[in-house]
Amino acid sequence: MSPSYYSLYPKFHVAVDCIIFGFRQGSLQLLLQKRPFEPRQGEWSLMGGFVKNDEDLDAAAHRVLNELTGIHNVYMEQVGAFGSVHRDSGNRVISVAYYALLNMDKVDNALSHVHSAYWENVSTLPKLLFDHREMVEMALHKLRGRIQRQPVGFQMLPSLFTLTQLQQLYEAILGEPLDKRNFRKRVYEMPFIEKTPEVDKQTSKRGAALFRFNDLEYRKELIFKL
Amino acid sequence: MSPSYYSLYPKFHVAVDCIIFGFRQGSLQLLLQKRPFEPRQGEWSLMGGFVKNDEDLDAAAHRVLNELTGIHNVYMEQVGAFGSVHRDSGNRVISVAYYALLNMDKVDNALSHVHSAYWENVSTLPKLLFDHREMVEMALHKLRGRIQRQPVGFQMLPSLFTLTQLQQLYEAILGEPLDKRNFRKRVYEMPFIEKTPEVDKQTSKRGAALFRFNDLEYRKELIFKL
DNA sequence: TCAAAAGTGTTAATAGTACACCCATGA
DNA sequence: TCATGGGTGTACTATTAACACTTTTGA
Repeated sequence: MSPSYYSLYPKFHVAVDCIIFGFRQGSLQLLLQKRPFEPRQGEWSLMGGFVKNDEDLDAAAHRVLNELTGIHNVYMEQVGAFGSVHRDSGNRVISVAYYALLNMDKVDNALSHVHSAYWENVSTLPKLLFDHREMVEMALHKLRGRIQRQPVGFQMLPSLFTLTQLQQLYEAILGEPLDKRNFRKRVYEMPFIEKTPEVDKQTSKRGAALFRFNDLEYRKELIFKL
Repeated sequence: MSPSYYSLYPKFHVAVDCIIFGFRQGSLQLLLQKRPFEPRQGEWSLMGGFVKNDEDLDAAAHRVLNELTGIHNVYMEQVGAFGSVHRDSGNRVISVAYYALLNMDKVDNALSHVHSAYWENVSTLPKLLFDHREMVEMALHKLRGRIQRQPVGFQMLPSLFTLTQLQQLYEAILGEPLDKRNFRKRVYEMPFIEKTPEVDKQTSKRGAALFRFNDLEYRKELIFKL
Protein backbone atom coordinates (compact mmCIF):
# COMPACT_ATOMS: atom_id res chain seq x y z
CA MET A 1 0.00 0.00 0.00
CA SER A 2 1.21 3.50 -0.78
CA PRO A 3 0.72 6.73 1.15
CA SER A 4 -2.49 7.11 -0.81
CA TYR A 5 -3.81 4.39 1.45
CA TYR A 6 -4.94 7.22 3.69
CA SER A 7 -7.08 8.69 0.95
CA LEU A 8 -9.45 5.75 1.06
CA TYR A 9 -10.77 7.09 4.34
CA PRO A 10 -13.15 9.91 5.12
CA LYS A 11 -12.12 13.28 6.48
CA PHE A 12 -13.80 15.38 9.12
CA HIS A 13 -14.02 18.91 10.34
CA VAL A 14 -12.06 19.11 13.54
CA ALA A 15 -12.75 21.88 16.01
CA VAL A 16 -11.48 22.96 19.38
CA ASP A 17 -13.80 24.25 22.08
CA CYS A 18 -12.50 26.23 25.02
CA ILE A 19 -13.86 26.13 28.52
CA ILE A 20 -12.50 29.41 29.80
CA PHE A 21 -12.46 29.74 33.56
CA GLY A 22 -12.06 32.99 35.42
CA PHE A 23 -12.57 34.07 39.00
CA ARG A 24 -14.05 37.26 40.37
CA GLN A 25 -15.74 38.30 43.57
CA GLY A 26 -15.70 34.86 45.04
CA SER A 27 -17.20 33.02 42.14
CA LEU A 28 -15.99 30.92 39.28
CA GLN A 29 -16.99 32.22 35.87
CA LEU A 30 -17.02 30.96 32.31
CA LEU A 31 -16.50 33.01 29.20
CA LEU A 32 -19.39 32.08 26.91
CA GLN A 33 -20.32 33.19 23.48
CA LYS A 34 -23.57 33.89 21.72
CA ARG A 35 -23.03 31.69 18.71
CA PRO A 36 -22.49 34.02 15.76
CA PHE A 37 -23.48 31.72 12.90
CA GLU A 38 -26.04 29.19 11.82
CA PRO A 39 -27.16 26.64 12.74
CA ARG A 40 -28.32 27.55 16.23
CA GLN A 41 -27.18 31.15 15.89
CA GLY A 42 -27.66 33.11 19.10
CA GLU A 43 -27.52 30.15 21.46
CA TRP A 44 -24.99 30.12 24.26
CA SER A 45 -21.92 28.11 23.43
CA LEU A 46 -18.31 27.65 24.29
CA MET A 47 -15.82 29.59 22.27
CA GLY A 48 -14.61 27.33 19.51
CA GLY A 49 -12.96 27.27 16.16
CA PHE A 50 -11.86 24.93 13.44
CA VAL A 51 -8.38 23.52 13.34
CA LYS A 52 -6.27 24.73 10.45
CA ASN A 53 -4.20 22.61 8.14
CA ASP A 54 -0.82 23.62 9.44
CA GLU A 55 -1.79 23.94 13.07
CA ASP A 56 -1.27 21.61 16.01
CA LEU A 57 -4.37 20.87 18.06
CA ASP A 58 -2.96 22.64 21.10
CA ALA A 59 -2.01 25.62 18.96
CA ALA A 60 -5.54 25.85 17.65
CA ALA A 61 -6.88 26.01 21.18
CA HIS A 62 -4.42 28.74 22.09
CA ARG A 63 -5.27 30.67 18.94
CA VAL A 64 -9.00 30.55 19.61
CA LEU A 65 -8.43 31.71 23.13
CA ASN A 66 -6.14 34.48 22.00
CA GLU A 67 -8.56 35.69 19.34
CA LEU A 68 -11.23 36.03 21.98
CA THR A 69 -9.25 37.50 24.86
CA GLY A 70 -6.02 38.89 23.47
CA ILE A 71 -4.05 36.87 26.02
CA HIS A 72 -1.02 34.70 25.32
CA ASN A 73 0.62 32.08 27.50
CA VAL A 74 -2.52 30.81 29.11
CA TYR A 75 -2.64 27.64 31.16
CA MET A 76 -4.60 25.08 29.15
CA GLU A 77 -5.24 21.41 29.46
CA GLN A 78 -6.97 19.07 27.08
CA VAL A 79 -10.26 17.70 28.32
CA GLY A 80 -10.84 15.16 25.59
CA ALA A 81 -12.24 14.51 22.15
CA PHE A 82 -15.97 14.57 21.53
CA GLY A 83 -17.01 12.70 18.44
CA SER A 84 -20.57 11.49 18.45
CA VAL A 85 -21.95 11.42 14.92
CA HIS A 86 -24.75 13.86 15.60
CA ARG A 87 -23.23 16.02 18.30
CA ASP A 88 -23.19 19.03 15.98
CA SER A 89 -26.55 19.47 14.35
CA GLY A 90 -25.05 21.29 11.36
CA ASN A 91 -22.49 18.88 10.06
CA ARG A 92 -20.25 16.22 11.44
CA VAL A 93 -17.60 17.88 13.55
CA ILE A 94 -15.19 16.18 15.89
CA SER A 95 -14.29 18.55 18.64
CA VAL A 96 -11.44 18.54 21.10
CA ALA A 97 -12.21 20.40 24.31
CA TYR A 98 -9.62 22.34 26.30
CA TYR A 99 -10.05 24.20 29.50
CA ALA A 100 -8.17 27.40 30.19
CA LEU A 101 -7.48 29.26 33.43
CA LEU A 102 -7.06 32.97 33.16
CA ASN A 103 -6.99 36.17 35.06
CA MET A 104 -10.15 38.02 34.10
CA ASP A 105 -8.42 41.36 34.50
CA LYS A 106 -6.15 40.60 31.59
CA VAL A 107 -8.92 39.98 29.11
CA ASP A 108 -9.28 42.50 26.32
CA ASN A 109 -12.96 43.33 26.83
CA ALA A 110 -13.30 45.14 23.52
CA LEU A 111 -12.13 42.00 21.78
CA SER A 112 -14.41 39.65 23.66
CA HIS A 113 -17.28 42.05 23.08
CA VAL A 114 -16.73 41.82 19.35
CA HIS A 115 -17.23 38.08 19.68
CA SER A 116 -20.36 38.55 21.78
CA ALA A 117 -18.66 36.84 24.67
CA TYR A 118 -19.76 37.32 28.28
CA TRP A 119 -18.76 35.98 31.64
CA GLU A 120 -21.32 33.74 33.30
CA ASN A 121 -21.28 32.32 36.78
CA VAL A 122 -20.49 28.59 36.65
CA SER A 123 -23.17 27.77 39.17
CA THR A 124 -25.89 29.50 37.12
CA LEU A 125 -24.98 28.65 33.56
CA PRO A 126 -27.56 29.06 30.82
CA LYS A 127 -28.47 26.14 28.59
CA LEU A 128 -25.58 25.41 26.27
CA LEU A 129 -25.36 24.28 22.69
CA PHE A 130 -24.78 20.69 21.63
CA ASP A 131 -22.69 18.74 24.13
CA HIS A 132 -21.00 21.83 25.54
CA ARG A 133 -22.54 21.31 28.92
CA GLU A 134 -20.95 17.90 29.08
CA MET A 135 -17.61 19.43 28.12
CA VAL A 136 -17.93 21.94 30.94
CA GLU A 137 -18.73 19.23 33.47
CA MET A 138 -15.77 17.17 32.34
CA ALA A 139 -13.50 20.21 32.44
CA LEU A 140 -14.60 21.07 35.95
CA HIS A 141 -14.01 17.52 37.01
CA LYS A 142 -10.49 17.59 35.57
CA LEU A 143 -9.79 20.95 37.12
CA ARG A 144 -10.92 19.72 40.53
CA GLY A 145 -8.51 16.84 40.28
CA ARG A 146 -5.70 19.01 38.98
CA ILE A 147 -5.97 21.73 41.58
CA GLN A 148 -5.59 19.24 44.41
CA ARG A 149 -2.19 18.18 43.10
CA GLN A 150 -0.77 21.18 41.34
CA PRO A 151 -0.93 24.89 42.10
CA VAL A 152 -2.67 25.92 38.89
CA GLY A 153 -5.17 28.18 40.60
CA PHE A 154 -2.80 31.14 40.61
CA GLN A 155 -3.40 31.48 36.92
CA MET A 156 -6.79 32.91 37.82
CA LEU A 157 -5.60 35.36 40.47
CA PRO A 158 -3.70 38.62 40.25
CA SER A 159 0.01 38.20 40.92
CA LEU A 160 -0.53 39.43 44.47
CA PHE A 161 -3.44 37.87 46.31
CA THR A 162 -4.73 37.36 49.82
CA LEU A 163 -5.25 34.00 51.43
CA THR A 164 -8.95 34.71 51.61
CA GLN A 165 -9.04 35.14 47.84
CA LEU A 166 -7.11 31.94 47.39
CA GLN A 167 -9.45 30.06 49.67
CA GLN A 168 -12.52 31.42 47.94
CA LEU A 169 -11.05 30.31 44.63
CA TYR A 170 -10.55 26.80 45.92
CA GLU A 171 -14.04 26.75 47.37
CA ALA A 172 -15.53 27.92 44.10
CA ILE A 173 -13.72 25.23 42.15
CA LEU A 174 -14.32 22.41 44.57
CA GLY A 175 -17.87 23.50 45.25
CA GLU A 176 -17.58 23.11 49.01
CA PRO A 177 -16.56 25.28 51.94
CA LEU A 178 -13.09 24.78 53.37
CA ASP A 179 -11.91 25.28 56.92
CA LYS A 180 -9.95 28.52 57.19
CA ARG A 181 -7.32 27.31 59.60
CA ASN A 182 -6.72 24.02 57.87
CA PHE A 183 -6.51 25.76 54.53
CA ARG A 184 -3.94 28.27 55.75
CA LYS A 185 -1.96 25.53 57.45
CA ARG A 186 -1.65 23.75 54.12
CA VAL A 187 -0.64 26.94 52.34
CA TYR A 188 2.08 27.74 54.86
CA GLU A 189 3.63 24.36 54.15
CA MET A 190 4.08 25.30 50.49
CA PRO A 191 7.44 27.03 50.07
CA PHE A 192 6.37 28.41 46.69
CA ILE A 193 3.67 30.60 48.19
CA GLU A 194 5.46 33.59 49.58
CA LYS A 195 4.18 36.26 51.87
CA THR A 196 5.05 39.73 50.62
CA PRO A 197 5.30 42.89 52.73
CA GLU A 198 2.35 44.29 50.78
CA VAL A 199 -1.06 44.63 52.36
CA ASP A 200 -4.45 44.67 50.71
CA LYS A 201 -6.97 47.06 52.23
CA GLN A 202 -9.75 46.59 49.74
CA THR A 203 -11.85 44.09 51.61
CA SER A 204 -11.03 44.79 55.23
CA LYS A 205 -10.17 47.67 57.48
CA ARG A 206 -7.43 45.75 59.12
CA GLY A 207 -5.82 44.77 55.83
CA ALA A 208 -4.77 41.36 54.59
CA ALA A 209 -1.27 40.19 53.77
CA LEU A 210 -0.62 39.76 50.07
CA PHE A 211 1.03 36.57 48.84
CA ARG A 212 2.75 35.65 45.64
CA PHE A 213 3.33 32.43 43.77
CA ASN A 214 7.03 31.76 43.19
CA ASP A 215 7.36 29.58 40.14
CA LEU A 216 11.07 28.97 40.69
CA GLU A 217 10.47 27.62 44.18
CA TYR A 218 7.74 25.46 42.76
CA ARG A 219 10.07 23.93 40.19
CA LYS A 220 12.60 23.21 42.94
CA GLU A 221 9.83 21.50 44.86
CA LEU A 222 8.97 19.38 41.83
CA ILE A 223 12.53 18.24 41.33
CA PHE A 224 12.86 17.54 45.02
CA LYS A 225 9.85 15.25 44.93
CA LEU A 226 11.47 12.91 42.38
CA MET B 1 -24.05 32.38 7.43
CA SER B 2 -25.52 29.11 6.19
CA PRO B 3 -24.60 25.55 7.15
CA SER B 4 -22.09 25.76 4.34
CA TYR B 5 -20.09 27.91 6.74
CA TYR B 6 -18.49 24.68 7.81
CA SER B 7 -17.24 23.99 4.33
CA LEU B 8 -14.84 26.90 4.47
CA TYR B 9 -12.69 24.89 6.82
CA PRO B 10 -10.29 22.02 6.21
CA LYS B 11 -11.02 18.40 6.95
CA PHE B 12 -8.74 15.80 8.43
CA HIS B 13 -8.31 12.09 8.65
CA VAL B 14 -9.29 11.07 12.14
CA ALA B 15 -8.03 7.82 13.58
CA VAL B 16 -8.34 5.94 16.81
CA ASP B 17 -5.40 4.11 18.36
CA CYS B 18 -5.89 1.44 20.99
CA ILE B 19 -3.60 0.76 23.89
CA ILE B 20 -4.65 -2.78 24.66
CA PHE B 21 -3.66 -4.00 28.11
CA GLY B 22 -3.63 -7.61 29.17
CA PHE B 23 -2.16 -9.48 32.10
CA ARG B 24 -0.44 -12.84 32.21
CA GLN B 25 2.06 -14.54 34.48
CA GLY B 26 2.51 -11.55 36.68
CA SER B 27 3.18 -9.02 33.99
CA LEU B 28 1.29 -6.36 32.17
CA GLN B 29 1.26 -6.79 28.41
CA LEU B 30 0.33 -4.72 25.39
CA LEU B 31 -1.09 -6.01 22.14
CA LEU B 32 1.06 -4.44 19.44
CA GLN B 33 0.98 -4.68 15.71
CA LYS B 34 3.59 -4.81 13.01
CA ARG B 35 2.28 -1.99 10.89
CA PRO B 36 0.88 -3.58 7.73
CA PHE B 37 1.09 -0.64 5.34
CA GLU B 38 3.35 2.17 4.22
CA PRO B 39 4.75 4.49 5.37
CA ARG B 40 6.81 2.81 8.08
CA GLN B 41 5.51 -0.65 7.24
CA GLY B 42 6.79 -3.30 9.62
CA GLU B 43 7.41 -0.98 12.55
CA TRP B 44 5.76 -1.70 15.87
CA SER B 45 2.65 0.31 16.43
CA LEU B 46 -0.56 0.43 18.34
CA MET B 47 -3.58 -1.07 16.69
CA GLY B 48 -5.43 1.76 15.02
CA GLY B 49 -7.96 2.56 12.35
CA PHE B 50 -9.70 5.44 10.70
CA VAL B 51 -13.03 6.70 11.93
CA LYS B 52 -15.92 6.15 9.55
CA ASN B 53 -18.47 8.70 8.49
CA ASP B 54 -21.38 7.30 10.39
CA GLU B 55 -19.43 6.15 13.41
CA ASP B 56 -19.04 7.68 16.86
CA LEU B 57 -15.47 8.01 18.06
CA ASP B 58 -16.03 5.51 20.86
CA ALA B 59 -17.63 3.11 18.42
CA ALA B 60 -14.61 3.33 16.15
CA ALA B 61 -12.35 2.37 19.03
CA HIS B 62 -14.53 -0.59 19.90
CA ARG B 63 -14.68 -1.67 16.28
CA VAL B 64 -10.90 -1.58 15.88
CA LEU B 65 -10.51 -3.58 19.05
CA ASN B 66 -13.10 -6.09 17.96
CA GLU B 67 -11.56 -6.54 14.53
CA LEU B 68 -8.27 -7.40 16.15
CA THR B 69 -9.40 -9.58 19.03
CA GLY B 70 -12.94 -10.73 18.31
CA ILE B 71 -14.05 -9.45 21.71
CA HIS B 72 -17.08 -7.28 22.41
CA ASN B 73 -17.97 -5.31 25.53
CA VAL B 74 -14.46 -4.36 26.44
CA TYR B 75 -13.68 -1.77 29.09
CA MET B 76 -12.29 1.27 27.29
CA GLU B 77 -11.47 4.80 28.28
CA GLN B 78 -10.39 7.69 26.15
CA VAL B 79 -6.84 8.86 26.72
CA GLY B 80 -6.97 11.99 24.63
CA ALA B 81 -6.55 13.48 21.19
CA PHE B 82 -3.14 13.71 19.56
CA GLY B 83 -2.95 16.27 16.83
CA SER B 84 0.52 17.58 16.14
CA VAL B 85 0.85 18.53 12.50
CA HIS B 86 3.65 16.10 11.76
CA ARG B 87 2.88 13.31 14.19
CA ASP B 88 2.08 10.95 11.32
CA SER B 89 4.84 11.03 8.74
CA GLY B 90 2.51 9.92 5.97
CA ASN B 91 -0.23 12.47 6.03
CA ARG B 92 -1.92 14.66 8.59
CA VAL B 93 -3.93 12.45 10.90
CA ILE B 94 -5.53 13.46 14.15
CA SER B 95 -5.69 10.46 16.39
CA VAL B 96 -7.74 9.80 19.47
CA ALA B 97 -6.18 7.26 21.80
CA TYR B 98 -8.17 4.80 23.91
CA TYR B 99 -6.93 2.25 26.33
CA ALA B 100 -8.64 -1.10 26.72
CA LEU B 101 -8.45 -3.69 29.48
CA LEU B 102 -9.04 -7.25 28.44
CA ASN B 103 -8.67 -10.81 29.47
CA MET B 104 -5.96 -12.27 27.26
CA ASP B 105 -7.61 -15.67 27.31
CA LYS B 106 -10.58 -14.33 25.41
CA VAL B 107 -8.59 -13.02 22.48
CA ASP B 108 -9.10 -14.78 19.19
CA ASN B 109 -5.47 -15.57 18.44
CA ALA B 110 -6.13 -16.53 14.85
CA LEU B 111 -7.64 -13.11 14.29
CA SER B 112 -4.86 -11.20 15.96
CA HIS B 113 -2.33 -13.29 14.09
CA VAL B 114 -3.90 -12.20 10.81
CA HIS B 115 -3.21 -8.63 11.85
CA SER B 116 0.37 -9.46 12.84
CA ALA B 117 -0.39 -8.55 16.41
CA TYR B 118 1.62 -9.83 19.35
CA TRP B 119 1.66 -9.35 23.09
CA GLU B 120 4.64 -7.50 24.46
CA ASN B 121 5.62 -6.92 28.04
CA VAL B 122 4.93 -3.31 29.03
CA SER B 123 8.25 -3.00 30.83
CA THR B 124 10.24 -4.10 27.76
CA LEU B 125 8.39 -2.48 24.89
CA PRO B 126 10.09 -2.14 21.52
CA LYS B 127 10.44 1.25 19.88
CA LEU B 128 7.04 2.41 18.71
CA LEU B 129 5.86 4.35 15.68
CA PHE B 130 5.11 8.07 15.72
CA ASP B 131 3.87 9.30 19.10
CA HIS B 132 2.54 5.91 20.15
CA ARG B 133 4.98 5.65 22.99
CA GLU B 134 3.61 8.87 24.41
CA MET B 135 0.09 7.49 24.07
CA VAL B 136 1.10 4.39 26.01
CA GLU B 137 2.64 6.45 28.79
CA MET B 138 -0.43 8.61 29.06
CA ALA B 139 -2.70 5.57 29.05
CA LEU B 140 -0.68 3.95 31.81
CA HIS B 141 -0.85 7.12 33.82
CA LYS B 142 -4.63 7.26 33.43
CA LEU B 143 -4.97 3.59 34.26
CA ARG B 144 -2.92 4.03 37.42
CA GLY B 145 -5.23 6.77 38.56
CA ARG B 146 -8.33 4.85 37.58
CA ILE B 147 -7.43 1.60 39.29
CA GLN B 148 -6.96 3.35 42.62
CA ARG B 149 -10.56 4.54 42.59
CA GLN B 150 -12.49 1.97 40.62
CA PRO B 151 -12.22 -1.80 40.39
CA VAL B 152 -11.46 -1.95 36.68
CA GLY B 153 -8.65 -4.45 37.04
CA PHE B 154 -11.00 -7.43 37.00
CA GLN B 155 -11.46 -6.85 33.30
CA MET B 156 -8.00 -8.32 32.87
CA LEU B 157 -8.46 -11.37 35.07
CA PRO B 158 -10.42 -14.59 34.61
CA SER B 159 -13.78 -14.49 36.33
CA LEU B 160 -12.30 -16.51 39.19
CA PHE B 161 -8.97 -15.31 40.49
CA THR B 162 -6.74 -15.59 43.52
CA LEU B 163 -5.72 -12.68 45.68
CA THR B 164 -2.13 -13.24 44.68
CA GLN B 165 -3.10 -12.77 41.04
CA LEU B 166 -5.02 -9.64 41.92
CA GLN B 167 -2.10 -8.24 43.85
CA GLN B 168 0.36 -9.03 41.07
CA LEU B 169 -1.95 -7.23 38.66
CA TYR B 170 -1.99 -4.13 40.84
CA GLU B 171 1.76 -4.29 41.27
CA ALA B 172 2.26 -4.59 37.53
CA ILE B 173 0.06 -1.59 36.85
CA LEU B 174 1.37 0.61 39.62
CA GLY B 175 4.94 -0.47 39.01
CA GLU B 176 5.71 -0.98 42.68
CA PRO B 177 5.49 -3.81 45.20
CA LEU B 178 2.55 -3.82 47.59
CA ASP B 179 2.35 -5.18 51.10
CA LYS B 180 0.50 -8.49 51.08
CA ARG B 181 -1.36 -8.02 54.35
CA ASN B 182 -2.36 -4.44 53.69
CA PHE B 183 -3.50 -5.37 50.23
CA ARG B 184 -5.67 -8.21 51.44
CA LYS B 185 -7.08 -6.11 54.22
CA ARG B 186 -8.25 -3.60 51.66
CA VAL B 187 -9.76 -6.29 49.49
CA TYR B 188 -11.68 -7.82 52.38
CA GLU B 189 -13.31 -4.45 52.95
CA MET B 190 -14.78 -4.48 49.46
CA PRO B 191 -18.14 -6.22 49.54
CA PHE B 192 -18.07 -6.69 45.78
CA ILE B 193 -15.11 -9.04 45.91
CA GLU B 194 -16.52 -12.38 46.98
CA LYS B 195 -14.71 -15.43 48.14
CA THR B 196 -15.96 -18.55 46.37
CA PRO B 197 -15.67 -22.13 47.65
CA GLU B 198 -13.41 -22.90 44.70
CA VAL B 199 -9.70 -23.44 45.15
CA ASP B 200 -6.92 -22.91 42.69
CA LYS B 201 -4.13 -25.47 42.82
CA GLN B 202 -2.12 -24.28 39.86
CA THR B 203 0.46 -22.21 41.61
CA SER B 204 0.67 -23.78 45.02
CA LYS B 205 0.42 -27.15 46.68
CA ARG B 206 -1.70 -25.78 49.43
CA GLY B 207 -4.16 -24.16 47.07
CA ALA B 208 -5.46 -20.60 47.01
CA ALA B 209 -9.03 -19.44 47.47
CA LEU B 210 -10.67 -18.17 44.31
CA PHE B 211 -12.53 -14.88 44.37
CA ARG B 212 -15.04 -13.30 42.08
CA PHE B 213 -16.03 -9.75 41.27
CA ASN B 214 -19.74 -9.14 41.90
CA ASP B 215 -20.84 -6.32 39.68
CA LEU B 216 -24.25 -6.03 41.33
CA GLU B 217 -22.69 -5.50 44.74
CA TYR B 218 -20.41 -2.95 43.20
CA ARG B 219 -23.31 -0.97 41.80
CA LYS B 220 -24.97 -1.02 45.23
CA GLU B 221 -21.74 0.31 46.66
CA LEU B 222 -21.69 3.11 44.11
CA ILE B 223 -25.23 4.20 44.89
CA PHE B 224 -24.49 4.00 48.58
CA LYS B 225 -21.57 6.37 48.20
CA LEU B 226 -23.78 9.15 46.82
C1' DT C 1 10.58 -33.64 55.47
C1' DC C 2 10.89 -29.76 53.15
C1' DA C 3 10.16 -26.32 49.66
C1' DA C 4 6.79 -23.10 48.04
C1' DA C 5 3.01 -20.29 48.13
C1' DA C 6 -1.19 -19.02 51.16
C1' DG C 7 -2.86 -16.91 54.85
C1' DT C 8 -3.24 -13.89 58.99
C1' DG C 9 -3.15 -8.81 63.23
C1' DT C 10 -1.05 -5.40 65.64
C1' DT C 11 1.33 -1.18 66.25
C1' DA C 12 3.27 3.21 64.85
C1' DA C 13 3.19 7.15 61.95
C1' DT C 14 0.89 10.31 59.23
C1' DA C 15 -2.66 12.95 57.41
C1' DG C 16 -6.95 14.96 57.85
C1' DT C 17 -10.71 17.11 60.36
C1' DA C 18 -13.13 19.78 63.76
C1' DC C 19 -13.38 23.68 66.30
C1' DA C 20 -13.50 29.33 68.77
C1' DC C 21 -11.42 33.22 69.98
C1' DC C 22 -8.47 37.59 69.65
C1' DC C 23 -6.66 41.36 66.44
C1' DA C 24 -6.44 45.58 63.85
C1' DT C 25 -8.73 49.19 61.79
C1' DG C 26 -11.89 52.70 59.57
C1' DA C 27 -16.20 54.42 59.89
C1' DT D 1 -16.94 51.77 70.14
C1' DC D 2 -18.18 48.56 67.20
C1' DA D 3 -18.68 46.03 62.96
C1' DT D 4 -15.87 43.67 59.69
C1' DG D 5 -12.79 40.62 57.86
C1' DG D 6 -7.83 38.83 59.24
C1' DG D 7 -5.33 35.89 61.73
C1' DT D 8 -3.97 31.88 64.87
C1' DG D 9 -3.22 26.31 67.56
C1' DT D 10 -4.62 22.10 69.56
C1' DA D 11 -6.89 17.70 70.21
C1' DC D 12 -9.18 13.99 67.97
C1' DT D 13 -10.02 10.73 64.29
C1' DA D 14 -9.11 8.15 60.32
C1' DT D 15 -6.02 6.39 57.16
C1' DT D 16 -1.91 4.41 55.77
C1' DA D 17 2.42 1.97 56.41
C1' DA D 18 5.49 -1.25 58.48
C1' DC D 19 6.35 -5.66 59.83
C1' DA D 20 7.08 -11.90 60.55
C1' DC D 21 5.44 -16.03 61.44
C1' DT D 22 2.26 -20.25 60.79
C1' DT D 23 -0.31 -23.32 57.58
C1' DT D 24 -0.96 -26.67 54.02
C1' DT D 25 0.41 -30.05 50.90
C1' DG D 26 2.62 -32.39 46.82
C1' DA D 27 6.88 -33.91 45.50
